[in-house]
Amino acid sequence: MSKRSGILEFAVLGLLRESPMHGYELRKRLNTSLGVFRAFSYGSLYPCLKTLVIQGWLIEESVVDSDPPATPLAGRRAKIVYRLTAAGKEHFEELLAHSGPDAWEDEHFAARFAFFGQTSKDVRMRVLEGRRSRLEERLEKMRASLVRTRERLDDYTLELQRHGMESVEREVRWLNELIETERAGRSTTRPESEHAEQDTHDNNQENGGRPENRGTA
Amino acid sequence: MSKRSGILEFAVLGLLRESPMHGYELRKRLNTSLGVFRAFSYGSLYPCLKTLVIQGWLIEESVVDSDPPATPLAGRRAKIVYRLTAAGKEHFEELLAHSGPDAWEDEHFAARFAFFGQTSKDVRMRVLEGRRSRLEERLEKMRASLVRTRERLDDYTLELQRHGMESVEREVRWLNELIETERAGRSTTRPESEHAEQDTHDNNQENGGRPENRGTA
DNA sequence: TTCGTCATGTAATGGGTTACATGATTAC
DNA sequence: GTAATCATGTAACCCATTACATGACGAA
Repeated sequence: MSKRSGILEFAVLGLLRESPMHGYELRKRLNTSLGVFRAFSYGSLYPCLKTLVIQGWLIEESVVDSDPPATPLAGRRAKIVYRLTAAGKEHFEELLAHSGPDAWEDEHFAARFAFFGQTSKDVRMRVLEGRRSRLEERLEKMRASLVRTRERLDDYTLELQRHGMESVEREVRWLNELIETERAGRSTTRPESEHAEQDTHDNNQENGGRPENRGTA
Repeated sequence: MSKRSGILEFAVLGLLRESPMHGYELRKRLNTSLGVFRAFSYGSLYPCLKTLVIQGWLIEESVVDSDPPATPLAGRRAKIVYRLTAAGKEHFEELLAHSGPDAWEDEHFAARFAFFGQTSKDVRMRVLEGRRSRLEERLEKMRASLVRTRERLDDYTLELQRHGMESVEREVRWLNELIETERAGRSTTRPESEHAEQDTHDNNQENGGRPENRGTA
Protein backbone atom coordinates (compact mmCIF):
# COMPACT_ATOMS: atom_id res chain seq x y z
CA MET A 1 0.00 0.00 0.00
CA SER A 2 1.57 3.18 -1.11
CA LYS A 3 -0.31 5.18 1.47
CA ARG A 4 -0.28 7.83 -1.19
CA SER A 5 -2.65 9.71 0.96
CA GLY A 6 -2.93 13.37 1.47
CA ILE A 7 -4.94 16.19 0.27
CA LEU A 8 -3.90 16.07 -3.31
CA GLU A 9 -5.24 12.61 -3.88
CA PHE A 10 -8.46 13.54 -2.19
CA ALA A 11 -8.91 16.73 -4.16
CA VAL A 12 -8.15 15.02 -7.45
CA LEU A 13 -10.71 12.34 -6.83
CA GLY A 14 -13.22 14.94 -5.76
CA LEU A 15 -12.75 17.06 -8.83
CA LEU A 16 -12.82 14.13 -11.19
CA ARG A 17 -15.98 13.01 -9.57
CA GLU A 18 -17.68 16.01 -11.01
CA SER A 19 -16.35 15.40 -14.48
CA PRO A 20 -13.37 13.88 -16.29
CA MET A 21 -10.46 16.16 -16.95
CA HIS A 22 -6.88 16.17 -18.02
CA GLY A 23 -3.98 17.12 -15.80
CA TYR A 24 -3.53 20.67 -16.85
CA GLU A 25 -7.13 21.59 -16.28
CA LEU A 26 -7.21 19.69 -13.04
CA ARG A 27 -4.34 21.71 -11.78
CA LYS A 28 -6.06 24.94 -12.61
CA ARG A 29 -9.21 23.94 -10.82
CA LEU A 30 -7.12 22.84 -7.89
CA ASN A 31 -5.72 26.32 -7.67
CA THR A 32 -8.91 28.26 -8.16
CA SER A 33 -11.93 26.46 -6.82
CA LEU A 34 -9.88 24.82 -4.14
CA GLY A 35 -6.77 26.86 -4.48
CA VAL A 36 -7.80 29.41 -2.02
CA PHE A 37 -6.12 27.34 0.56
CA ARG A 38 -3.41 25.62 -1.38
CA ALA A 39 -1.60 25.50 -4.69
CA PHE A 40 -0.23 22.40 -6.28
CA SER A 41 2.37 22.06 -8.97
CA TYR A 42 2.70 19.66 -11.85
CA GLY A 43 5.59 18.04 -10.14
CA SER A 44 3.20 16.62 -7.60
CA LEU A 45 0.07 16.35 -9.68
CA TYR A 46 1.26 14.11 -12.49
CA PRO A 47 2.98 11.53 -10.35
CA CYS A 48 -0.10 11.47 -8.18
CA LEU A 49 -2.34 10.83 -11.16
CA LYS A 50 -0.16 7.94 -12.16
CA THR A 51 -0.38 6.20 -8.86
CA LEU A 52 -4.11 6.75 -8.76
CA VAL A 53 -4.35 5.02 -12.11
CA ILE A 54 -2.24 2.15 -10.87
CA GLN A 55 -4.46 1.76 -7.87
CA GLY A 56 -7.46 1.61 -10.07
CA TRP A 57 -9.21 4.72 -8.90
CA LEU A 58 -8.80 6.39 -12.25
CA ILE A 59 -8.51 5.38 -15.85
CA GLU A 60 -6.67 7.26 -18.54
CA GLU A 61 -8.52 8.05 -21.67
CA SER A 62 -6.19 9.18 -24.36
CA VAL A 63 -7.99 11.71 -26.38
CA VAL A 64 -5.83 11.91 -29.43
CA ASP A 65 -8.45 13.93 -31.09
CA SER A 66 -6.89 14.87 -34.38
CA ASP A 67 -10.03 16.31 -35.86
CA PRO A 68 -10.06 19.87 -36.93
CA PRO A 69 -11.43 21.68 -33.98
CA ALA A 70 -14.99 22.69 -34.45
CA THR A 71 -14.70 25.75 -32.36
CA PRO A 72 -11.38 27.26 -31.57
CA LEU A 73 -11.77 27.04 -27.87
CA ALA A 74 -13.84 24.01 -27.27
CA GLY A 75 -11.93 21.79 -29.61
CA ARG A 76 -8.56 22.10 -28.07
CA ARG A 77 -6.78 18.90 -28.25
CA ALA A 78 -6.45 17.20 -24.95
CA LYS A 79 -3.88 14.53 -24.43
CA ILE A 80 -4.92 12.45 -21.49
CA VAL A 81 -8.25 12.63 -19.83
CA TYR A 82 -8.68 11.03 -16.47
CA ARG A 83 -11.96 9.55 -15.44
CA LEU A 84 -13.00 8.27 -12.06
CA THR A 85 -13.74 4.54 -11.96
CA ALA A 86 -16.47 3.00 -9.88
CA ALA A 87 -13.83 1.87 -7.45
CA GLY A 88 -12.44 5.36 -7.34
CA LYS A 89 -15.82 6.76 -6.55
CA GLU A 90 -16.25 4.30 -3.79
CA HIS A 91 -12.85 5.15 -2.44
CA PHE A 92 -13.70 8.83 -2.45
CA GLU A 93 -16.86 8.19 -0.47
CA GLU A 94 -14.82 6.32 2.06
CA LEU A 95 -12.39 9.15 2.37
CA LEU A 96 -15.23 11.57 2.85
CA ALA A 97 -16.83 9.51 5.54
CA HIS A 98 -13.63 8.52 7.24
CA SER A 99 -12.87 10.33 10.43
CA GLY A 100 -9.20 9.82 11.07
CA PRO A 101 -7.49 11.90 13.70
CA ASP A 102 -5.94 14.26 11.20
CA ALA A 103 -9.14 14.67 9.28
CA TRP A 104 -9.85 17.84 11.18
CA GLU A 105 -6.64 19.66 10.53
CA ASP A 106 -6.68 22.87 8.58
CA GLU A 107 -6.07 21.67 5.09
CA HIS A 108 -7.85 18.39 5.37
CA PHE A 109 -10.87 20.17 6.64
CA ALA A 110 -10.80 22.78 3.91
CA ALA A 111 -10.51 20.10 1.28
CA ARG A 112 -13.49 18.23 2.64
CA PHE A 113 -15.51 21.36 2.95
CA ALA A 114 -14.81 22.18 -0.65
CA PHE A 115 -16.69 19.04 -1.61
CA PHE A 116 -19.62 19.48 0.68
CA GLY A 117 -21.76 19.94 -2.37
CA GLN A 118 -21.44 16.23 -2.96
CA THR A 119 -21.57 15.14 0.60
CA SER A 120 -24.52 13.84 2.51
CA LYS A 121 -25.85 15.89 5.34
CA ASP A 122 -24.83 13.58 8.14
CA VAL A 123 -21.28 13.46 6.95
CA ARG A 124 -21.25 17.22 6.64
CA MET A 125 -22.39 17.48 10.21
CA ARG A 126 -19.75 15.11 11.43
CA VAL A 127 -17.06 17.01 9.63
CA LEU A 128 -18.18 20.38 10.91
CA GLU A 129 -18.47 19.14 14.44
CA GLY A 130 -15.20 17.29 14.30
CA ARG A 131 -13.49 20.41 13.12
CA ARG A 132 -15.09 22.46 15.82
CA SER A 133 -14.03 20.20 18.60
CA ARG A 134 -10.55 20.05 17.16
CA LEU A 135 -10.40 23.82 17.30
CA GLU A 136 -11.70 23.84 20.80
CA GLU A 137 -8.96 21.53 21.89
CA ARG A 138 -6.52 23.86 20.30
CA LEU A 139 -7.97 26.81 22.15
CA GLU A 140 -7.66 24.92 25.40
CA LYS A 141 -3.99 24.40 24.81
CA MET A 142 -3.40 27.95 23.80
CA ARG A 143 -5.14 29.30 26.85
CA ALA A 144 -3.27 26.97 29.12
CA SER A 145 0.06 27.86 27.63
CA LEU A 146 -0.83 31.50 27.80
CA VAL A 147 -1.56 31.30 31.48
CA ARG A 148 1.66 29.47 32.14
CA THR A 149 3.84 31.91 30.29
CA ARG A 150 2.06 35.18 30.34
CA GLU A 151 4.65 36.97 32.41
CA ARG A 152 7.67 35.97 30.45
CA LEU A 153 6.48 37.10 27.08
CA ASP A 154 7.00 40.45 25.50
CA ASP A 155 4.16 42.46 24.06
CA TYR A 156 4.63 41.37 20.50
CA THR A 157 4.67 37.71 21.26
CA LEU A 158 1.61 38.24 23.35
CA GLU A 159 -0.13 40.09 20.58
CA LEU A 160 0.71 37.28 18.19
CA GLN A 161 -0.79 34.74 20.52
CA ARG A 162 -3.84 36.86 21.07
CA HIS A 163 -4.35 37.30 17.40
CA GLY A 164 -3.93 33.60 16.79
CA MET A 165 -6.48 32.73 19.42
CA GLU A 166 -8.91 35.23 18.12
CA SER A 167 -8.66 33.69 14.69
CA VAL A 168 -9.45 30.30 16.05
CA GLU A 169 -12.34 31.66 18.06
CA ARG A 170 -13.71 33.26 14.96
CA GLU A 171 -13.56 30.06 13.08
CA VAL A 172 -15.43 28.35 15.85
CA ARG A 173 -18.18 30.92 15.59
CA TRP A 174 -18.25 30.43 11.87
CA LEU A 175 -18.64 26.70 12.35
CA ASN A 176 -21.39 27.27 14.87
CA GLU A 177 -23.32 29.19 12.33
CA LEU A 178 -22.78 26.60 9.65
CA ILE A 179 -23.84 23.83 11.96
CA GLU A 180 -26.93 25.68 12.97
CA THR A 181 -27.81 26.31 9.38
CA GLU A 182 -27.31 22.68 8.56
CA ARG A 183 -29.51 21.71 11.43
CA ALA A 184 -32.18 24.17 10.63
CA GLY A 185 -32.32 22.71 7.44
CA ARG A 186 -33.24 22.41 4.03
CA SER A 187 -33.03 25.62 2.22
CA THR A 188 -31.92 23.79 -0.84
CA THR A 189 -30.63 26.70 -2.70
CA ARG A 190 -28.85 24.43 -4.96
CA PRO A 191 -28.17 25.81 -8.40
CA GLU A 192 -26.50 22.57 -9.34
CA SER A 193 -28.35 21.52 -12.43
CA GLU A 194 -28.11 17.86 -12.70
CA HIS A 195 -27.93 17.63 -16.39
CA ALA A 196 -25.95 15.28 -18.51
CA GLU A 197 -23.01 13.53 -17.11
CA GLN A 198 -23.57 9.90 -17.45
CA ASP A 199 -22.75 9.97 -13.95
CA THR A 200 -25.49 8.50 -11.95
CA HIS A 201 -24.67 9.46 -8.55
CA ASP A 202 -27.55 8.64 -6.55
CA ASN A 203 -26.23 8.72 -3.22
CA ASN A 204 -27.69 11.83 -2.64
CA GLN A 205 -28.32 14.54 -0.62
CA GLU A 206 -30.96 16.84 -1.50
CA ASN A 207 -29.50 19.88 -0.40
CA GLY A 208 -26.94 22.31 -0.84
CA GLY A 209 -27.66 24.47 1.90
CA ARG A 210 -26.89 27.99 1.84
CA PRO A 211 -24.65 28.66 4.68
CA GLU A 212 -24.90 31.66 6.79
CA ASN A 213 -22.84 34.56 5.95
CA ARG A 214 -21.74 37.34 8.02
CA GLY A 215 -21.33 40.79 6.85
CA THR A 216 -17.93 42.01 7.02
CA ALA A 217 -17.92 43.90 10.15
CA MET B 1 25.95 26.49 0.79
CA SER B 2 23.45 24.29 2.40
CA LYS B 3 20.69 26.77 1.99
CA ARG B 4 19.59 25.35 5.29
CA SER B 5 17.07 28.06 5.34
CA GLY B 6 13.62 27.99 6.65
CA ILE B 7 11.78 28.97 9.66
CA LEU B 8 13.36 26.54 12.01
CA GLU B 9 16.83 27.95 11.63
CA PHE B 10 15.49 31.42 12.05
CA ALA B 11 13.50 30.59 15.13
CA VAL B 12 16.37 28.75 16.74
CA LEU B 13 18.72 31.67 16.25
CA GLY B 14 16.10 34.03 17.55
CA LEU B 15 15.46 32.03 20.68
CA LEU B 16 19.12 31.49 21.39
CA ARG B 17 19.67 35.15 21.01
CA GLU B 18 17.69 35.68 24.14
CA SER B 19 19.61 33.09 26.09
CA PRO B 20 21.53 29.86 25.64
CA MET B 21 19.55 26.66 25.82
CA HIS B 22 19.75 22.99 25.12
CA GLY B 23 17.77 21.19 22.47
CA TYR B 24 14.97 19.90 24.56
CA GLU B 25 14.14 23.23 26.05
CA LEU B 26 14.48 24.92 22.71
CA ARG B 27 11.94 22.64 21.26
CA LYS B 28 9.48 23.39 24.00
CA ARG B 29 9.82 27.11 23.54
CA LEU B 30 9.43 26.61 19.84
CA ASN B 31 6.10 24.98 20.49
CA THR B 32 4.79 27.38 23.08
CA SER B 33 6.00 30.91 22.65
CA LEU B 34 6.24 30.44 18.95
CA GLY B 35 4.34 27.25 18.69
CA VAL B 36 1.07 28.89 18.17
CA PHE B 37 1.76 28.73 14.52
CA ARG B 38 3.92 25.69 14.19
CA ALA B 39 5.29 22.66 15.97
CA PHE B 40 8.67 21.14 15.34
CA SER B 41 9.95 17.71 16.19
CA TYR B 42 13.34 16.54 17.39
CA GLY B 43 13.86 14.89 14.08
CA SER B 44 14.23 18.29 12.54
CA LEU B 45 15.56 20.26 15.46
CA TYR B 46 18.71 18.30 16.28
CA PRO B 47 20.02 18.00 12.75
CA CYS B 48 19.36 21.69 12.34
CA LEU B 49 21.35 22.51 15.46
CA LYS B 50 24.24 20.52 14.11
CA THR B 51 24.43 22.34 10.84
CA LEU B 52 24.14 25.65 12.63
CA VAL B 53 27.14 24.69 14.71
CA ILE B 54 29.05 23.68 11.61
CA GLN B 55 28.29 26.99 10.02
CA GLY B 56 29.57 28.78 13.03
CA TRP B 57 26.39 30.43 14.14
CA LEU B 58 26.28 28.43 17.33
CA ILE B 59 28.69 26.76 19.67
CA GLU B 60 28.03 23.75 21.80
CA GLU B 61 28.73 23.99 25.46
CA SER B 62 28.68 20.64 27.10
CA VAL B 63 27.34 21.13 30.53
CA VAL B 64 28.23 17.91 32.22
CA ASP B 65 27.20 19.34 35.49
CA SER B 66 27.49 16.51 37.91
CA ASP B 67 26.95 18.55 41.00
CA PRO B 68 24.15 17.71 43.28
CA PRO B 69 21.36 19.97 42.20
CA ALA B 70 20.99 22.94 44.46
CA THR B 71 17.35 23.36 43.80
CA PRO B 72 15.33 20.50 42.45
CA LEU B 73 14.13 22.33 39.41
CA ALA B 74 16.85 24.76 38.56
CA GLY B 75 19.66 22.31 38.88
CA ARG B 76 18.60 19.87 36.24
CA ARG B 77 21.50 18.49 34.43
CA ALA B 78 21.69 19.68 30.89
CA LYS B 79 23.73 17.89 28.35
CA ILE B 80 24.45 20.25 25.55
CA VAL B 81 23.80 23.93 25.74
CA TYR B 82 23.87 25.94 22.57
CA ARG B 83 25.01 29.50 22.56
CA LEU B 84 24.78 32.03 19.78
CA THR B 85 28.13 33.22 18.50
CA ALA B 86 28.84 36.77 17.39
CA ALA B 87 28.65 35.56 13.81
CA GLY B 88 25.36 33.92 14.58
CA LYS B 89 23.98 37.10 15.97
CA GLU B 90 25.06 38.97 12.93
CA HIS B 91 23.49 36.37 10.73
CA PHE B 92 20.24 36.63 12.60
CA GLU B 93 20.19 40.40 12.13
CA GLU B 94 20.66 39.86 8.42
CA LEU B 95 17.80 37.43 8.28
CA LEU B 96 15.60 39.88 10.13
CA ALA B 97 16.43 42.71 7.79
CA HIS B 98 16.36 40.66 4.64
CA SER B 99 13.29 41.06 2.51
CA GLY B 100 13.20 38.08 0.23
CA PRO B 101 10.10 37.36 -1.78
CA ASP B 102 8.90 34.65 0.54
CA ALA B 103 9.58 36.68 3.62
CA TRP B 104 5.96 37.70 3.70
CA GLU B 105 4.37 34.32 3.58
CA ASP B 106 2.32 33.12 6.51
CA GLU B 107 4.85 31.29 8.55
CA HIS B 108 7.82 33.41 7.72
CA PHE B 109 5.89 36.44 8.75
CA ALA B 110 4.71 34.90 11.99
CA ALA B 111 8.23 33.89 12.86
CA ARG B 112 9.56 37.37 12.27
CA PHE B 113 6.74 38.90 14.18
CA ALA B 114 7.50 36.69 17.12
CA PHE B 115 10.88 38.37 17.38
CA PHE B 116 9.71 41.92 16.98
CA GLY B 117 10.77 42.52 20.52
CA GLN B 118 14.34 42.45 19.33
CA THR B 119 13.80 44.19 16.06
CA SER B 120 14.34 47.81 15.25
CA LYS B 121 11.39 49.93 14.38
CA ASP B 122 12.20 50.47 10.75
CA VAL B 123 12.57 46.78 10.15
CA ARG B 124 9.31 46.15 11.95
CA MET B 125 7.63 48.64 9.68
CA ARG B 126 9.03 47.05 6.58
CA VAL B 127 7.91 43.66 7.67
CA LEU B 128 4.40 44.77 8.53
CA GLU B 129 4.02 46.66 5.30
CA GLY B 130 5.51 43.87 3.26
CA ARG B 131 3.09 41.45 4.77
CA ARG B 132 0.20 43.76 4.15
CA SER B 133 0.94 44.25 0.51
CA ARG B 134 1.44 40.53 0.11
CA LEU B 135 -2.02 39.99 1.52
CA GLU B 136 -3.44 42.62 -0.72
CA GLU B 137 -2.05 40.88 -3.74
CA ARG B 138 -3.63 37.73 -2.52
CA LEU B 139 -6.96 39.46 -2.15
CA GLU B 140 -6.69 40.75 -5.67
CA LYS B 141 -6.24 37.28 -7.01
CA MET B 142 -9.04 35.88 -4.95
CA ARG B 143 -11.44 38.56 -6.08
CA ALA B 144 -10.46 38.10 -9.68
CA SER B 145 -10.87 34.37 -9.55
CA LEU B 146 -14.16 34.80 -7.78
CA VAL B 147 -15.50 37.03 -10.50
CA ARG B 148 -14.37 34.62 -13.16
CA THR B 149 -15.92 31.58 -11.61
CA ARG B 150 -18.77 32.81 -9.51
CA GLU B 151 -21.45 31.09 -11.51
CA ARG B 152 -19.92 27.68 -11.65
CA LEU B 153 -19.38 27.20 -7.98
CA ASP B 154 -21.75 25.67 -5.55
CA ASP B 155 -22.75 27.37 -2.36
CA TYR B 156 -20.27 25.62 -0.14
CA THR B 157 -17.30 26.36 -2.30
CA LEU B 158 -18.45 29.93 -2.43
CA GLU B 159 -18.81 30.07 1.30
CA LEU B 160 -15.32 28.67 1.70
CA GLN B 161 -13.92 31.33 -0.58
CA ARG B 162 -15.84 34.02 1.20
CA HIS B 163 -14.63 32.89 4.56
CA GLY B 164 -11.07 32.73 3.29
CA MET B 165 -11.25 36.24 1.92
CA GLU B 166 -12.75 37.56 5.06
CA SER B 167 -9.91 36.11 7.06
CA VAL B 168 -7.40 37.81 4.85
CA GLU B 169 -9.26 41.08 5.04
CA ARG B 170 -9.27 40.85 8.78
CA GLU B 171 -5.59 40.32 8.87
CA VAL B 172 -5.10 43.38 6.72
CA ARG B 173 -7.08 45.43 9.19
CA TRP B 174 -5.03 44.00 11.99
CA LEU B 175 -1.88 45.01 10.21
CA ASN B 176 -3.24 48.46 9.60
CA GLU B 177 -3.74 48.91 13.28
CA LEU B 178 -0.33 47.62 14.13
CA ILE B 179 1.27 49.87 11.57
CA GLU B 180 -0.59 52.82 12.87
CA THR B 181 0.43 52.02 16.39
CA GLU B 182 4.02 51.69 15.33
CA ARG B 183 3.85 55.00 13.61
CA ALA B 184 2.25 56.76 16.49
CA GLY B 185 4.30 55.02 19.09
CA ARG B 186 7.32 56.99 19.19
CA SER B 187 10.16 54.96 19.69
CA THR B 188 11.28 52.80 22.34
CA THR B 189 12.76 51.73 19.19
CA ARG B 190 15.45 50.31 21.23
CA PRO B 191 18.31 52.27 19.91
CA GLU B 192 20.38 50.39 17.44
CA SER B 193 23.39 51.72 19.11
CA GLU B 194 24.09 48.72 21.15
CA HIS B 195 27.37 50.29 21.90
CA ALA B 196 28.17 47.74 24.45
CA GLU B 197 27.48 44.11 23.86
CA GLN B 198 25.40 44.26 26.95
CA ASP B 199 22.27 42.63 25.95
CA THR B 200 19.93 44.07 28.38
CA HIS B 201 17.00 44.27 26.15
CA ASP B 202 14.24 46.16 27.65
CA ASN B 203 11.92 46.45 24.84
CA ASN B 204 8.66 47.76 25.68
CA GLN B 205 5.99 49.08 23.68
CA GLU B 206 2.71 49.47 25.05
CA ASN B 207 1.00 48.60 21.95
CA GLY B 208 -2.60 48.76 22.47
CA GLY B 209 -4.01 47.60 19.27
CA ARG B 210 -7.20 45.75 19.58
CA PRO B 211 -6.77 44.08 16.27
CA GLU B 212 -8.62 41.29 14.72
CA ASN B 213 -8.22 38.03 13.13
CA ARG B 214 -6.16 36.04 10.76
CA GLY B 215 -7.09 33.05 8.72
CA THR B 216 -6.34 29.46 8.69
CA ALA B 217 -4.42 29.57 5.55
C1' DT C 1 8.60 33.30 -36.59
C1' DT C 2 8.25 33.99 -32.30
C1' DC C 3 5.72 34.23 -28.24
C1' DG C 4 2.25 32.79 -25.00
C1' DT C 5 -0.53 29.18 -23.47
C1' DC C 6 -1.64 24.46 -23.44
C1' DA C 7 0.07 20.06 -22.14
C1' DT C 8 2.99 16.32 -20.02
C1' DG C 9 6.36 14.78 -17.65
C1' DT C 10 11.25 13.69 -14.72
C1' DA C 11 15.27 14.36 -11.34
C1' DA C 12 17.01 16.56 -7.73
C1' DT C 13 16.08 18.69 -3.68
C1' DG C 14 13.77 20.51 0.41
C1' DG C 15 12.10 20.65 4.64
C1' DG C 16 10.00 18.35 7.46
C1' DT C 17 7.72 13.96 10.16
C1' DT C 18 7.45 9.22 12.37
C1' DA C 19 9.20 5.65 14.49
C1' DC C 20 12.85 4.00 16.54
C1' DA C 21 16.95 3.52 19.79
C1' DT C 22 19.12 5.01 23.94
C1' DG C 23 19.75 6.39 28.43
C1' DA C 24 19.71 9.55 32.70
C1' DT C 25 16.89 11.56 36.48
C1' DT C 26 12.96 12.44 39.26
C1' DA C 27 8.50 11.36 41.55
C1' DC C 28 5.79 7.98 43.42
C1' DG D 1 11.18 -0.43 40.98
C1' DT D 2 8.63 1.53 37.74
C1' DA D 3 6.64 5.21 35.30
C1' DA D 4 7.00 9.87 33.58
C1' DT D 5 9.70 13.26 31.87
C1' DC D 6 14.11 14.91 30.52
C1' DA D 7 17.48 14.54 26.95
C1' DT D 8 19.76 13.28 22.48
C1' DG D 9 19.94 11.42 18.43
C1' DT D 10 19.30 8.47 13.59
C1' DA D 11 17.07 6.34 9.48
C1' DA D 12 13.45 5.91 6.68
C1' DC D 13 10.06 8.02 4.61
C1' DC D 14 6.52 11.68 2.94
C1' DC D 15 4.69 15.03 0.37
C1' DA D 16 5.56 18.36 -2.06
C1' DT D 17 8.48 21.96 -4.78
C1' DT D 18 11.88 23.69 -8.25
C1' DA D 19 14.08 23.50 -12.27
C1' DC D 20 14.40 21.30 -16.17
C1' DA D 21 13.11 18.99 -20.71
C1' DT D 22 9.82 18.42 -24.31
C1' DG D 23 6.58 19.54 -27.61
C1' DA D 24 2.01 21.02 -30.00
C1' DC D 25 -0.87 24.92 -31.22
C1' DG D 26 -2.81 29.68 -31.93
C1' DA D 27 -2.15 34.45 -32.40
C1' DA D 28 0.76 38.63 -33.24
